[in-house]
Amino acid sequence: MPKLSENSINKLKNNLKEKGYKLTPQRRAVLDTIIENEGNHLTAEELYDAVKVVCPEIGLATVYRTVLLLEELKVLCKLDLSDGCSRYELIHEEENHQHHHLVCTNCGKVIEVEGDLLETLESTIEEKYKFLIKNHSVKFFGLCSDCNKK
Amino acid sequence: MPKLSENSINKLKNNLKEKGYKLTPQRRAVLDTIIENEGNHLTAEELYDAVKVVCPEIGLATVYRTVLLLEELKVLCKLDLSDGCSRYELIHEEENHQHHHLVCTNCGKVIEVEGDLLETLESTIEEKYKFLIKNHSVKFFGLCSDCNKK
DNA sequence: CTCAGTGCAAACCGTTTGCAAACGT
DNA sequence: ACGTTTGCAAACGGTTTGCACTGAG
Repeated sequence: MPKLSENSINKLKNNLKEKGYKLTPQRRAVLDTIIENEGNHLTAEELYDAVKVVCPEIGLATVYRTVLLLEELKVLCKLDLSDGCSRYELIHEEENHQHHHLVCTNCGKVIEVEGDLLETLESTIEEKYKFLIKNHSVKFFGLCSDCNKK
Repeated sequence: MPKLSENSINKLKNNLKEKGYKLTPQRRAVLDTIIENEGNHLTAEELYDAVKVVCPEIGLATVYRTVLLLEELKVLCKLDLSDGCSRYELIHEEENHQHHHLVCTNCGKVIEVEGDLLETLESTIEEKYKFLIKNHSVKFFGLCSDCNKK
């Protein structure tokens, strides 16, 4: 945890400095909390509650503003799981596109699918529709292994 | 146009009757408008404006309620193009899943991709994650052929 | 005649914004 | 000191809901 977090904080610091932004305790706290909760797909509200533990004076608006900033800096990306609120997850520099998500419609579990496995489909589409694909959003809805057993 | 619309209206009538619902002029008008605008991906607000031409007393709330009902009846499905509002499109009975959409991030054009071409990926996922896929939401963001030329 | 359906306005809820005060550099 | 960033509260925009009235079956 400390290694990953330190790396990210340093990268963030440089990113911010480059654009004339400041590294405030609030921004640090938001990033730390997201790192600690990797894989949890926190909403802004959940993130706010978690950040408040460490930084009680923070306002919800600051969380929204920070998350927006981190999105611009390509540190985070917004995730829509079709439940009416946005969630945020870390971007891993190895991945060129967003990965896919499996959403269990019974228990709500969200499983991440590594790799994107869409190269073939994407090149078919680029060819056929002359459409240059920059990113995608791919979600599968259904039953996870636990819910399917019963 | 009349053939398709009449078929749909009759089907709807039966669907409604089965569940004890009524076929009101408002519901007729909403369905008619959606049929007339196939491929246009209307938002609730746009649908409301279009329906008002034919049925001026209708309220926006009724449009929302109707669209919800038609979704339950599997006549429509809700579409999220990541622009902050829901859109609605007719379900064609031939298709087992929702088709895909290409969204141009420059001009906003939305292109529909026929066929789903995801069978391979889906069976890989079902195998690997023991996840039973019921539906998917697949969007590609990028530049359409017009915007890519310039 | 009855109860489902309607129109209206108010409530909702996640998110954004305006502003004066506070703080990082 | 300067200008960015913050917290607060109010505004926003799409959607939902409560209620008395209306109209389809």
